[in-house]
Parts: sequence; structure tokens; C-alpha cells
Amino acid sequence: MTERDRYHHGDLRGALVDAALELLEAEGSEAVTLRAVARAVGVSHAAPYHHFEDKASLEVAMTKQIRLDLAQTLSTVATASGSDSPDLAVAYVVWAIEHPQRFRMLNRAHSFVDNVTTTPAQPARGFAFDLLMDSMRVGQESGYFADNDPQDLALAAWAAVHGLATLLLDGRLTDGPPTVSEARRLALSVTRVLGYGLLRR
Amino acid sequence: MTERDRYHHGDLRGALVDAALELLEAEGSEAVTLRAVARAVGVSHAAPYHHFEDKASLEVAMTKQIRLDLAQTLSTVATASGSDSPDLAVAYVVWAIEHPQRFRMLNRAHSFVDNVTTTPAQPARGFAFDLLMDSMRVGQESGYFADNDPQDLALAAWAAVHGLATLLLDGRLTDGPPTVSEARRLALSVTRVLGYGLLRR
DNA sequence: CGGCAGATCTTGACAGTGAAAAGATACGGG
DNA sequence: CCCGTATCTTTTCACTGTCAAGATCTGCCG
Repeated sequence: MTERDRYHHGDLRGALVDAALELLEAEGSEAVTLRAVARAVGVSHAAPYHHFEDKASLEVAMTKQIRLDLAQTLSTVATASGSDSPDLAVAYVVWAIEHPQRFRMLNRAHSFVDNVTTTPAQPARGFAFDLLMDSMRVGQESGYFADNDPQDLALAAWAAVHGLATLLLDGRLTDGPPTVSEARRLALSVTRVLGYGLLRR
Repeated sequence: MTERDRYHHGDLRGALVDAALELLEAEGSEAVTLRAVARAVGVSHAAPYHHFEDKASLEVAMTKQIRLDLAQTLSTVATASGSDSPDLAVAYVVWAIEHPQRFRMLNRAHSFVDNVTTTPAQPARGFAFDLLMDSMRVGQESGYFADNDPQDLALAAWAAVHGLATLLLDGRLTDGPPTVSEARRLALSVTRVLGYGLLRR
């Protein structure tokens, strides 16, 4: 709670999460080992166990932080661009390309989700889906979008964009590692097809 | 090469890959450890190193086998249904739900792809994309599909379907583990939206 | 101001993992 | 028949997640 790093105490837990995220970005998910994280913070290898029950528990904390970052990026884009523009879709794909490890971590969430118990009432679709559905509703009221169930529209859009991002990150669309400009181009192509539809009109 | 399991020799490598795949299906990817696989085959823990350079090398072999299985499933569906039907898309999603571990393995391929060097000329899009593009071309000639670049159409379709499958498997669309019928329903919904397009006509 | 209870951190240990090195064994070609 | 070589085993090492027990510091109550 205190602001400055206190000497012996300080805000471990927070420091651990930060170090873990840096390690992830710098050396990939394999390098994110409990001991390496502890080492990076300068603390003994068992210290993390007083703040996280598990390694999985640390990963859950990392995931929450990442989800927050993505949500913030997307929400600024969403408020700054019209609901009929492909900006949101492009921003999603570009963010994935620019933060590959973070994005992958989000998608591996299922593997350490014994504790995560999201409110059982509604599924954990997360922020992206909500933004999309709002966008769809607004677009419908403005006469842009077809008047299907906005949930169906949002799901199709999210699936397409999310699929494109994962395919790019898995290197299944490009020879080398995907670049941001390629990602932008493909995202625009996909959103165009998605907008007008596959079928001849 | 010999057919029957020979006593001392026999077709290890093949047996290791099979055992690894069974372990994967039965206990998840965490359980697929080199030693556990060796144990399952009844051989010492270092024996695999005479057939696979690495653990990653074993995983590459597993991936190839899985890719083959999926390709076979999809190709039978492709030949049995018209190019304008959503069968291929549904089959892709349903296969993913029915073989979650295998499907995830396919998508983790990037993590053990130092050796995989697909022919550098064309990206490793794999079989699904080729099937889709053929389907698109045929559909165009029959007057079903819009006459964009079929590659753009196929990419959008693949991205949507692949995205839906991964979202389902990550539990981001349903409360519990996704069922086949849910998967089928959502796949049909997504393909319908994809067909007619998001925008009002 | 003194000391104590509890949170926080360290030390040391254990089983399991991937990997390498070196020794044993059996197969097949000369 | 016999030996080279591929195949398999044994042993060993560094590293991992996890736990138990000890050490140290903090804040609080008197």
C-alpha cells in the first residue's frame, strides 16, 4: 500500500507480477519460472508462496493485468472512432501483433483457470465482446448494420478478428514473423469481407 | 518397418508417438512428458533420445499426425457437401470441440517450430486453407460467392471459423465446457452472418 | 518504552523433469 | 562366425514447483 519500495517489506506481489510480465515479454513464456521471477526481484525462491498459492495463481494475476491493458487500448479506440469503422478490429489485431506473448497468455488462460471462477451467471467473454456488441447496437440504430441479433453480429466479428490474430501469431499466414503493416492490411481485408458478406448480392 | 511389435527392437518412434497422443487425450498436455511416454511404452526414460533429438521433436511428430487426422476428416466432408453449404465450417469447429487437446496442440505449434521449416516459398497455412480456397473458387464459378479475390474470401472464412473454435475451447463463450451441439449452433450462426455480411443491404 | 504475535522472508529438502555421457546389448552384413 | 553399429539402459546433472521449518522484521498492546 505504501508508495515507495520499502526496504525489507515493500510491495512484493506487485513487484512479482511486474517482473513476471517483463520476463514474459523479454524471454517468452517458457522463461517465466517462479524461481526466475523471484531472482529478478531479488528475493528467495520460496518468497512468492507467501503471496501466491500456486504458480497458476501468479499467472492468473498476470492475466488480469494484461486483460486490463488490452481493455484500455481498445476502449480508447472505441470512443475515438465511429461504430461503422474497422478501427476497433484493426486495433485488436495490431495489439496482438505488438504484444504477442501477452496475447498468447490471454488465450492460454484455460490452463490455469481453476481459481478464476468468473461470475457463473454470464460467461467470461471479457471486454472485447462487450465493446463489439455496443458498437453493433449503435451501428444498427444508425442504420449501418443488418438488424440481426446484435449478439450474433458481434460474435461473428469477434471470431473473425480473434481468429485472424491467432493465425498471424502462429505464423500460419506469413513466412517470417508477422509485421504490423501486414496485420493491418489483413485485418482490413477481413473486415471488408465480413461487412459485405461472402455471398453474391 | 516390420509390421508386428518386435521384441527388443520393434517400431519405437511410432509407438512413442502413439503413446504420446493417447497420453495427451487422456490427461492433457501437461502430462505429456518424455519420461511418462517412455514409461507408457515400457522403455527407459532415455530411449526416446535415439529417435527424437528433442522433446520438441516428439511434439513435431505428434503435430504432423494430428494435422493428418484433421485433414482427412475435412476432406471427406468437403467432397461430400456442396461448396455453398456451411458443412465444412461446422465440421472444423466440431472437430475442434471433439478433440480439444489435439486442436490446442496444433495451435501451440509455434512453440516447437525451430525444426519445422516448411518450404520457405509459401507459408504453412495448411490443409484447411487450401480446402476453403478451392471451395470458394468453385462457389464463385457456380455464381454463389462474390467475385473478390478468393484468397481474401477464404482468409475471412478461415479466420472466423478458427476464431470461433479457439474461443469455444478457451471457454470464452459458454459457462461450462462447450458441447458439440452448442458448437454446431454457433458455427451455423457465424457462417450465416459471414455469408450475408454485417452491413445492411 | 518493551516485548510479543503474526506476517514476511530464507534455508533446506524432495520428487519429477529434460538432457547428456558412458556403458551394455542385440541385429545384420561381411 | 564375428564384429561394427544402431538401439537401449544406467547414471548423472541442473533446474523446476512445492513444502516444512527456521529466521527476521512489523505493528500493536500494555
